[in-house]
Amino acid sequence: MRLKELRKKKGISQLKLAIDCNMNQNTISRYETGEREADYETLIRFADYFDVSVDYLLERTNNPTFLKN
Amino acid sequence: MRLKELRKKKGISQLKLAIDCNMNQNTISRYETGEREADYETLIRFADYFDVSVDYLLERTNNPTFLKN
DNA sequence: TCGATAATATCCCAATTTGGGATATTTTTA
DNA sequence: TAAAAATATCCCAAATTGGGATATTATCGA
Repeated sequence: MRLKELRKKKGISQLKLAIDCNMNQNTISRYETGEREADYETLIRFADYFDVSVDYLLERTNNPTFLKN
Repeated sequence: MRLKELRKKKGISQLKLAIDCNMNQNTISRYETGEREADYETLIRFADYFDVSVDYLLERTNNPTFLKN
């Protein structure tokens, strides 16, 4: 997940992101290190929060068929 | 997940999809009914298999910022 | 229409994964 | 360089997972 990159770009801490998205800081940390996967609801919440596509969030933008749908 | 719709359009059974994607038929059934969520690896495997974006798979195409990234 | 077969859904369960509180570690700042 | 902020890790109970087995439903040919 491109979570850390997006968060840094936005210039906020894990704690602020956690509060904004209604979850725990350590949970954010785990998503960023790839230790755990967020469920779909959370995934989409992040995409909305950073105003990016889920494909981008999942580092899938280089997929040749990305723009098909 | 738009799994059932994509599978139907392709004209294949849950069993064939399961075999092609190396998993169990009942697992497919659960994803289709929304009872359970596939992990990211599986999600992306489906997207590749059906040649669609993950956003589309997650029924997120109508999101206004979909094409931002 | 009915019986056979294919397709899909559900039950059960052990194993894995989850998130949160607490805390340790690392980084930043004054 | 001490204090504070930021991030990572430990522990654990609870939730979620996938698979085997099987039940239910749909489809089709005789």
